[in-house]
Amino acid sequence: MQQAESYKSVETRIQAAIEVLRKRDVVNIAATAREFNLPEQRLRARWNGRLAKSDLPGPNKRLTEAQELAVCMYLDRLDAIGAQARMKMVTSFVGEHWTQRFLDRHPEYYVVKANTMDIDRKLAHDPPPTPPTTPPPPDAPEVPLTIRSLKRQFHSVYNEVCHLEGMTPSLKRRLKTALNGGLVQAHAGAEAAAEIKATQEAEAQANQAHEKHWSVRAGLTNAETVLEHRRRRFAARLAATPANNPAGNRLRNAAIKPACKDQQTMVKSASALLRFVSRNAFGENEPEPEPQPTTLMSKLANTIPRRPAIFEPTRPTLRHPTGRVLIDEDEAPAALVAVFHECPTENHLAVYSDGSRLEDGHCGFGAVARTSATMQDWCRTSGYVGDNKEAYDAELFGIAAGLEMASRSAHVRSRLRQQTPPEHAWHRGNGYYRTFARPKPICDNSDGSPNIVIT
DNA sequence: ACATATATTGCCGGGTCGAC
DNA sequence: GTCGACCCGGCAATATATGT
Repeated sequence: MQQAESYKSVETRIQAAIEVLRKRDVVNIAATAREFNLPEQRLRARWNGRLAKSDLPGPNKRLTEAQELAVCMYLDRLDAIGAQARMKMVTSFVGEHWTQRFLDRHPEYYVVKANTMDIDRKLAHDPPPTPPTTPPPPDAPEVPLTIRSLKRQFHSVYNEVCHLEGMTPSLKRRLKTALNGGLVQAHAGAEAAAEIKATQEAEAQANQAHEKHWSVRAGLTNAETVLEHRRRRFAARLAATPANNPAGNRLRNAAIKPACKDQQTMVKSASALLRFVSRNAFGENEPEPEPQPTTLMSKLANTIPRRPAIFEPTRPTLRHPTGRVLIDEDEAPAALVAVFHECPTENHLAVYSDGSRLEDGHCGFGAVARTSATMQDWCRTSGYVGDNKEAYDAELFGIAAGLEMASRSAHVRSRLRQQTPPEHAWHRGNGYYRTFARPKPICDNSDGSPNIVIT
């Protein structure tokens, strides 16, 4: 019984036959197939460019060729700016085993072990929980709270012990030395405790003043913060004002007035109040800032749970953007957009943003946008969002600030006017937002609406 | 490691065209 | 008319990627 020839050996003869055909002036495939004992149709198909099974790219690929190219370009770009992609970034989007198989297909990419994160930086992101205060055990001896009571008890003990039978002068001296030493130590400890308490109080006062200063300089995005400042000031001034003082009566009348009807009014009135305080109470003489509208930033601040935000614009110094936002006005596939974004056209708006939490606990962000695709014309913004936010929030603030900044650019508005206005485009667009820490799809793009790729 | 999905190859039968 | 080269449609086999 004749055994079926292996696919590999036939493939070897096909390669040899094709080599022979290439060298001949007159191509006769049927004759060559007979010569090499090959199926004529198969040799003809291979001669016309059909791939062998072993050379197939694979029929069931998760990403298209363009999408996989976009991944490669993204990795190259990260490498070019000195950043590193993490396995989890890719697996969360594509699949558990896809990344490893991607690395097998592309030996130019490989995994290296990252350096250990500095402990201070880690703690800045994840502050350790406050250790629970353990109450003293119920059978613990009662400790005298003051130096005076301690001294009294020492004298009482010494007098009682001195009258005991068999007490020697030597033992009396040693006992007195021990008791006096204990008193000295207790006194020193009490002084140190008082000093620590005074220092903590001074720091708390300084922080409170710093927080006020931020609010005054920044303009405000959240009414709750302003109202809290306002309540504190009213309470302090009312307490310091005599009951029959006309100014005190005016303050009391103001305090019992109903609250502002809507948040925008509250922001305006509170901002006006703080400007007044800035000029009169703190002796500052700053020019009046532009009235702060209810912006995307303030809306964003209100959507993020936890304490209210304090937003302080800063002078941006970012030169090399580390993230990007792409708004595609065309109804192109996301894959094409992802490949395309490296060179946005006049119909695209690219916003590069980044947010981070600093070691001192404060969160900040930066964003730049190219107002013209053809000219090197950039606008930029940055700011702090207070110490009550996470790095993730700062990323979002960076994106929002970048989009808002771009929407105010006359150049951007004019060149995108024929398309969808940007403030509408990014509200109805689809997108993914990334950070190194938390890549997450925020909606699918099955309805064919424009894409926002935020990476 | 195994099961599944799927695009492509490999093969077969049949048809067309040109040279002899 | 015969023969060889080439082409086409349909079906089974298969290699690869992916999911479990």
